[in-house]
Amino acid sequence: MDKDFPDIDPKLLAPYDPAQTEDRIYKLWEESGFFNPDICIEKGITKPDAEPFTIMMPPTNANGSLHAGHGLVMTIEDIMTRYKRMRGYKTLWLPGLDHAGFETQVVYEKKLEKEGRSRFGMNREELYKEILDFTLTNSSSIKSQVRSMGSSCDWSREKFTLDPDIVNVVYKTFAKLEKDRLLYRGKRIVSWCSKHQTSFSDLEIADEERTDKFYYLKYGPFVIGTARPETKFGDKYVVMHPNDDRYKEYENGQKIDLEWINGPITATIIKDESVDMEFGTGVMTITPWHDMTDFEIAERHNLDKEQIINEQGKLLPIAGEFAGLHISKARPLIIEKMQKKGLVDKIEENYKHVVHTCYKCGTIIEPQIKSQWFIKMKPLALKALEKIENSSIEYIPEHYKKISTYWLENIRDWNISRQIVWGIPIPAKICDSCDEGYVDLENQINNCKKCDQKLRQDMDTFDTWFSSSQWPFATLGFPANPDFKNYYPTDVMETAGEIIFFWVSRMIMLGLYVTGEVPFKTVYLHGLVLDAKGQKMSKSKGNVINPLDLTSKYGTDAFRIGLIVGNTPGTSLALSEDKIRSYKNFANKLWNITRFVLSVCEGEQYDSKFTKYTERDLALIKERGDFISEITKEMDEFKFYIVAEKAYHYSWHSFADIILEESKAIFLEGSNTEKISRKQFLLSTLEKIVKILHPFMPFVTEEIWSLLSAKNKDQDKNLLMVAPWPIKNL
RNA sequence: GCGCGAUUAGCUCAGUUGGUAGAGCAACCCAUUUACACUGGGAAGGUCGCAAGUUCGAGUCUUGCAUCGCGCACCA
Repeated sequence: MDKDFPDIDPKLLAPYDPAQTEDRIYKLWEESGFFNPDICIEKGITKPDAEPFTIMMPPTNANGSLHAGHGLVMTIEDIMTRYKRMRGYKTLWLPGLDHAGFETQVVYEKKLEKEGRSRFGMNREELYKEILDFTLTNSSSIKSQVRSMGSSCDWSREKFTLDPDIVNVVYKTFAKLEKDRLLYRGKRIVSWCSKHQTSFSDLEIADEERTDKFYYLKYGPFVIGTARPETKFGDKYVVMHPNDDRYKEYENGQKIDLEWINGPITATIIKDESVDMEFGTGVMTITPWHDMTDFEIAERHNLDKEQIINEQGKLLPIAGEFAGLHISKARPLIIEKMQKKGLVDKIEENYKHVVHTCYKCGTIIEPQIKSQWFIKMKPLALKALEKIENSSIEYIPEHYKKISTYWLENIRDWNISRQIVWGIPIPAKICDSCDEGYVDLENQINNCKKCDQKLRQDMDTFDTWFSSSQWPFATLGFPANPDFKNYYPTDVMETAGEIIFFWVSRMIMLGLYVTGEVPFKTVYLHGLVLDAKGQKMSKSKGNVINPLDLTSKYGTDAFRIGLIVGNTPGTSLALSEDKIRSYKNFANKLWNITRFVLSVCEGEQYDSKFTKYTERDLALIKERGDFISEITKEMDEFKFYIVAEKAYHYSWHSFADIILEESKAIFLEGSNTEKISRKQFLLSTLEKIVKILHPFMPFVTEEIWSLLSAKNKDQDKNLLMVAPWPIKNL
C-alpha cells in the first residue's frame, strides 16, 4: 500500500484513532493561548476592535463528575464559541465552578453517613474544611473532563463561586439590596426539611401526589376536615367564609368553649374570604406556624401563632401526653384518643392530595416560622418583565419567554438564608433578644439599635443561587475590571431549560438590578439528555450513561456531533449509542476522504487565484457556495442541529459519494485541464469542509488541517481553531 | 384548577413566510477488497393524533377534542 501513497503522512495509513489524537490536539490548542481573546489579538488573529462574543459557562458543580448533560452544555457552547472565533469575533468563553452549597453538602453528608459519621455534632469549621477539601479534590477531575470534551474556554479567566472577588461582589449586592429596602429579615413561614435541617426557597420544593386518610373532627358545634390531625393541638381559631349562610349565626371574633384533644379550650371565630365554601364542611381550624395559608390568615387578622412541631418533626409540650413523639408516630395515636373522646366524625380513606417534599430526599416539608433574609422580588421582577416584553432578550426556543413571564408575574419573595455551613456566610449580625438583623460587611455593628443587646454573627449561608445569579457580572470583575467593560453584557446564556427560574430569570433580575443591563442578549435552553429509551437517567434506575465511556469508545468528536444532530433546543434528547457509533464512522470517513484527496492531488497545491475551472467544477463550486451561505445563516440562527446534519450530508453523500467517485474517472482518463481543475476543487472543498465541521468535530478536523497545510499554498499556517470561517467560495 | 409543550416512516427526530412529506439509525435486496467494510448501490416504508373551519391549496393558520410529558397553584 505504501507505494500507492509515496508522499503521505504515515498516520493516514491507519483508520482515524481519536485516542492517539485528542489529548495531543487539546494540548496544542491550550499552549497556543488562543482560548484567550487577548492572545488572539496580540498574535494578530483577531482585530483589536473586533466585536466581542461572550458566553459564561454555567458554573459546574465542583463536587461532581461530568454527566451527559454537561457533555451537551460543553458541546453546544464550544460550537458557539469556535464558530464566533472563526468569524473573527473577540471571543470569550469563561469557565467556572460552583460550590453548589446545598447540593454539595448533601453529597458530603451521604459520604459521612457511609463512614458512620454525621454533620450534626460536628464542629462548623471542621465540617467546612472537610467539604472544601473534598470539593477541591474533585474539582481538578471535573476540569480535566471539561477539557476532554474539547472545550475551548479561557482557563486563564476561570472562576469559582467562593473566590474572594466573587464573594466580594455578592456581599456588595447584599448590602445594596438592604440600602434600597429590597432586603428584609422577616419572621416568616418557610419550607423546612427536617432531615436536612434547613429552609428552602419555593423552588426547592417538589410536589408529590399522595393518598392519605382525611379526618372529619368535631370541633365544638363544627365539623372540620384535616389530613393532618397532629398539627391540631394549638388550633384555637375556627375560620369560615363571611358569606357562608350555614354559619351566619356566628360572628367574627365570637368566642366558643369546646372540648378538644387534651381538654377544654376557648376558640375564636374568624371570618375570612380565603375559605372555600365548597370544600369539606366549609369550616377549618388553622395552624399558622405550620401552614402557609393559615399563616397568611393569621397575619391578616393579627392572630397568635404557636409552634407545635419542632425542627426535627417531633411534637412540642403543647401536645401534652404526645410531646416528644415524631408526628408520623403520633398521628394514629391522636386519632385513637379522639375516637375514644367521640371527637371523630368520620374518616375518609382515599383522600388524594398533593404534599410538598424536599426535592433532594423526599421528606415531607414541614413549614416553620423562622427569621430569615428575604429579597422583595416584585420590584426586581417588574424591571425584568419590562425588558422581556420589549424583546431585549431573545429566548430560544421562544416559548420559554411565556414561561418566564408567567413566573415573574407571580413571583414571591426569595428566602436566601440556608442553615448549612457549606456556602458563602451571610455578612450580617443578629439580635437574639429582639430578632433584629443588620447587614454588616465591615464588622462594625456590635449592638442592637433597637434593644442595645449584644449582636451575634448570623450563622446561615446564602442560597447558592443568590451567588450564581450574579455570575455574569461577578466573573467579569464588576465594576472596575476592564473585562466587565469589554465583555458585558454577555451574548448567550446557554443552559438547561430546567433551571430557567432557579438561575436564568434570577440572573436577569439581579443583573439588571446591579449593573442596569440585562446580562445576556440570547437565552438558549437545551433539554434533558435521556437514555436510549427516552427515560430520564437516574442512579436508582441504573441507566446513567457516562459520557466519558462513550468518548473513549467512539471519540469525542463522534459524541459531540451525535449529541447535536437532531437535537432541537428545548426538547429532550434520547442518547443512543448507535447514533454515536455512526458518527465515529463519519470521523473515519473524513479521514479517508483526506487520504484520497491528498493522494490524487499529489504534486498539486491549492491556489485561490486559480480560474480555469471546467463547467462541471464551476457548477460544483456554485453548489458549494450555496451550501456555505445556507449553513452560515443557520449558524447565526443557532440551528446547529440542521448545520451538523447538512454538513454531514454534504461531506459524505455529495463530496465523497458523488464528487470523489466521479473524480476517479477524471484522474484516469480526463484531460489535463479537467484534472487540474478537479484537483483545485478537491483541495479547496476539503479545506472548507474541515472548517465547517470544526466547531462540531474539533479534533479530527484539526488533525486533518495539519495534514492539509503542507498541500495548500495559501492555507493559513495557524491552527484550524483560529482559521477564518469560509465565506461562500473564499 | 391554570399554564407550557408534544403527537410526522419500526425507532429518534427535522420540516421558519401555507404549494401534494425529509434525515439519521434499524430492517430488506444487491455489489465488492475499494480512499474508506468504520464501504458502495438500490428498493421499501407515512390517509403528518382525531374532527371541523379558513384557502384554489393545510404537516404548516384558526377552533374544538383526545392521549402523553412538564411546569405552576394555600383547597384545609
